[in-house]
Amino acid sequence: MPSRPSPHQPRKTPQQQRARQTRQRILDAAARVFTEYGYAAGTTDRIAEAAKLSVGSVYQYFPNKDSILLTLTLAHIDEGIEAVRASLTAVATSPVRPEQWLPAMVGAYADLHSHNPRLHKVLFEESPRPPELLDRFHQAERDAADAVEQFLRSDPSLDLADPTRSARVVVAVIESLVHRFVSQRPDDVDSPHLTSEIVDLLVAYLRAERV
Amino acid sequence: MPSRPSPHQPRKTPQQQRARQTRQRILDAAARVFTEYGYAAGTTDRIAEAAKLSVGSVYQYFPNKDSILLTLTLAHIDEGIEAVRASLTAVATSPVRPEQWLPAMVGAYADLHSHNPRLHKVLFEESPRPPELLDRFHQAERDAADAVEQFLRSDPSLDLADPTRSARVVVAVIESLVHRFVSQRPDDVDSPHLTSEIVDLLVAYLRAERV
DNA sequence: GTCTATAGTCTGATAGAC
DNA sequence: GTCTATCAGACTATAGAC
Repeated sequence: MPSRPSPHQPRKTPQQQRARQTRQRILDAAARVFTEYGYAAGTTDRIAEAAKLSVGSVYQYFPNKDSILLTLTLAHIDEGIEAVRASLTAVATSPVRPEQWLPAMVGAYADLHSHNPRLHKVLFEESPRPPELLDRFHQAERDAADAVEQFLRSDPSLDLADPTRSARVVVAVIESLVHRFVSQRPDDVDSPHLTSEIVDLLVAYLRAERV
Repeated sequence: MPSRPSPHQPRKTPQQQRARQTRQRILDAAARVFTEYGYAAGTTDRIAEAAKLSVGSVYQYFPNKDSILLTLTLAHIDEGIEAVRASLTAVATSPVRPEQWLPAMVGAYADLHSHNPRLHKVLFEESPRPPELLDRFHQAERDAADAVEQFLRSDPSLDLADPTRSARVVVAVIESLVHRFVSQRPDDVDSPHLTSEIVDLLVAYLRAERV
């Protein structure tokens, strides 16, 4: 026996077409509102207004404000996973030296952040990050680290004591430094300086380590 | 003509002694409440209760909830500045090779985060970070970078193209990686692994760079 | 005079009736 | 889908305590 459905969630998915569009309209509106007002002042009323809906209707598509935020954030993460995967696949056939795949990876990651740095900042810094989000995030990082590890292991010119650990460090550094850069100079994210500095740092690390 | 003073803010500072104590009592209570409940559920009512005061009294000492949070956070930052300064001063007389001052600096910074990781997480991740806070934070980082730059310049065995930039990278990496570690494994912050991994990374960077 | 406690007001998230 | 009601929590005004 199914448990009582939560209020406002339609039992069956209705007109798929229209509903999907409305849902997307809410998400787009929320992205604009959060970008402009930030998290706290990005009220559900404003989101509803921007989506040309009433508050109640918004709550028909999302159980609460944070779930809108979460959806937006998860979409960003998925985009990131995809972008990094694509960038690595593109160089996968060429030689596997870090000097070659690192710029692609770092560049892809930086690109991703250059689109709407302000929204990104709101999403990842100003807003609360529920455990569910952190989990997904960490999962994404683990996936990235696995991919990196493959590259590390396949390069005979490297002699790493612990490729698994090195891969995690590589991902952590890219993640941290790109994010930090975004939050401090939003206008300048795709500067080649950023990319090359990170690449230099990591190449030095990978080539030097003999533990 | 002075503008109307905001309500509840005493015009002149009163009995310094008692007032200072009360203020501190509120801060201590807030630290406990935020640690236990997080930012959102760390309500002013709970803080007042934990401080054995009424809400109104709390608002006599702080204009709003966020200013309590801000005070707490700034105190943390000041502690950090001091700890790092102390750690660097301690090694300042010995040779200036990064292999020597980096462990001290990274260790001091990691230590700082091992005291109350949960509170730290609430303060720096879960809570809103007003521009004022970010400014202070960046100032602190600049100071640290200046100190690091001195070390870099005074070591003849290094041949850096741009010591200023390298110093910034060093500080950014330490900051980012320690923070990331705190948020992911709060129980394990002062693990020597963390410190040595960061030191290895940075030493490699500093010794390899020839731009 | 200087604080404190109590009892509000106000805003924004969420629920429920149409 | 809309509109209105409810609730929580930040903040405020004020009467009285020390």
